Amino acid sequence: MNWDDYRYFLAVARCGRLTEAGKQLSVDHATVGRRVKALEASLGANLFDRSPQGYQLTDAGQRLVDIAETMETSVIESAAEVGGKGQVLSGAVRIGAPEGAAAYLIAEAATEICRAHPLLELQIVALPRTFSLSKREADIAIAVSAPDSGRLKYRRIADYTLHLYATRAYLERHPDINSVADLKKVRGIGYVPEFIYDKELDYMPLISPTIKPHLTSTSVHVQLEATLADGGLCVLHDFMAAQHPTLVRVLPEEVSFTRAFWFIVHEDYARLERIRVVSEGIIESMRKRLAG
Amino acid sequence: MNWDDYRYFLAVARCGRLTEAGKQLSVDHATVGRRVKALEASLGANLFDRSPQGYQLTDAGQRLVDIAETMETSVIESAAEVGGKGQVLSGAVRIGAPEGAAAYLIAEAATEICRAHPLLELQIVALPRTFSLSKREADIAIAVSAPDSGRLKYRRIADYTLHLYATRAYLERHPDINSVADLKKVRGIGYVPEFIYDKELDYMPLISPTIKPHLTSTSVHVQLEATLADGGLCVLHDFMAAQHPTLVRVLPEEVSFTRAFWFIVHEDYARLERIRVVSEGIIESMRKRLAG
DNA sequence: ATCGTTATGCGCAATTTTGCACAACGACCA
DNA sequence: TGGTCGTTGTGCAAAATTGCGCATAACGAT
Repeated sequence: MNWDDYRYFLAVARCGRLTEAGKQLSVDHATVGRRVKALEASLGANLFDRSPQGYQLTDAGQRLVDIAETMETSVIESAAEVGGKGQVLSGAVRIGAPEGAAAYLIAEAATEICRAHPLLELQIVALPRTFSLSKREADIAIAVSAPDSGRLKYRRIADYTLHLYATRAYLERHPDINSVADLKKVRGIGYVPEFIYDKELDYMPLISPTIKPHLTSTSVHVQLEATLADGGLCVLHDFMAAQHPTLVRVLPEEVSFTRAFWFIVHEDYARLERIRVVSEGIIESMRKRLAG
Repeated sequence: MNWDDYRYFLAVARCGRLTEAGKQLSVDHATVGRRVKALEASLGANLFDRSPQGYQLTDAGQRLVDIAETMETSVIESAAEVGGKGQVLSGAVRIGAPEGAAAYLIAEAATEICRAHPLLELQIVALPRTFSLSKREADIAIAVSAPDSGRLKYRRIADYTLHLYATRAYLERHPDINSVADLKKVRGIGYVPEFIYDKELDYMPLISPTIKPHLTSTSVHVQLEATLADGGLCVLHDFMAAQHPTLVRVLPEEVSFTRAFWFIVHEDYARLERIRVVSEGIIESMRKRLAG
């Protein structure tokens, strides 16, 4: 019997593949396979259906996930409970965030935190999708809406506003934009519809049901760069647009959105010293920047 | 990080010594020491005060015990939850019991259980003291009183009776025993007072406050053998005395005790298949024998 | 239909972990 | 006070574990 096998099991259950689990655990996939097999032997039960597509949990395996997760909770709690008071912070903290926030709000805060805690390793994962904190894809998440499920703690960081932007040059070439109705005639830049992972990001229908962007991207940076290259009109975060003097707001009275960033952390991690330090730093920094 | 280190930690915390923990885990004490040291390093905290007298938990270690125990609960639960339905029972079950019950009531039941489940290993620990199921000194305990603490499940197995016995030969040589008062004049056999681990076993003061046995032992078997050797009068379990035709009851009306055996199992273990099988077998067998 | 990709499983060499012998230290007893 | 017992801690050889390369099988694209 080896309690560590439960850790390997959990990784495979979450990844669905030996190879990926091995990568996550920093061991060879063969090792992961052997440990899982050992656990199955010790419990006398099949935990996975194996196939070239990966490892699929059996019913028994599914039930074991809950159990292994309470073990994981204990392990994390132990670090918070007895973990090195007063000693230098170390370890990795992975932050999942929308790219806009990641680049314009979090990057600098992260830099400062790293400077203050040299042994702390920060990973900022800026992907255009939500993160599963339950599956431990990230330790901390910044999102545009509050979560509704799981053992998660969350709080509102701050509101932010978005407006329609274009370059001064573009607007000079299209002087006939005076109302929302006129927007249908011009080029719009926006998200690729099927990649809108949060309904809070779906601005276009809110401007007008018939409007459709002509240039779309999953990345707000691409949208920004396209806009800066006189590519058209685009709904952008004010905190991003403020950095670029060539951008001006279009119909700021008629088109204006207010959204909020939410801070989310798994209950288990909330008490960890290094998570707390990073959380506080990022929230404080984001609030300062979004207020100013 | 290695979850298995928590298992080593827990053993040391319970034993208080590397050597004993190693024995319990079937590994060398050096290994135990190394694993504990690794856990301390990974948590960045001192868990034990080390001395040539053993390992003493620090405050941090004390707090970690609770956490490690919930992990242990999870591991045990996992065996019950997904554990091999339908497959051959195996593993060890350790039963703590008073020696009298162990030899005269449990031994035979255990033999049958072993025959029915060849891979099952039964350990009957018959020691003149109570067992700490919480410290996992045994999986199942038979006791003469119900427990009052801990996460334990228990139920009354059956009542049993005790009487005062002596051999026919001894009584013929001492015909003048007609009342409780006469008992002070003759030789008594009983427990060594300071080894009476449960007040339910302290029969002598109940017969008469002034009575004192002349030959005492921590073992009921020694008491029985002494009685059989015409050593005197002794309070014996009826189920034991019944096996020996030379024994007769003395003052059966005046001196008669009724006690009960209790079955105790740790909550965590109660659901385990092999524990259930052994429990049922022993309880059923004990009830049959105590009724007949 | 075939090829390329990606997955698991197995045998062998390298590394890590473990067990053993011994030293050091304090407690207890005569 | 000196000897014995039981404990922890360390160096070194053996054993178990791990990583790597290759074989094999299934799926999707061309």
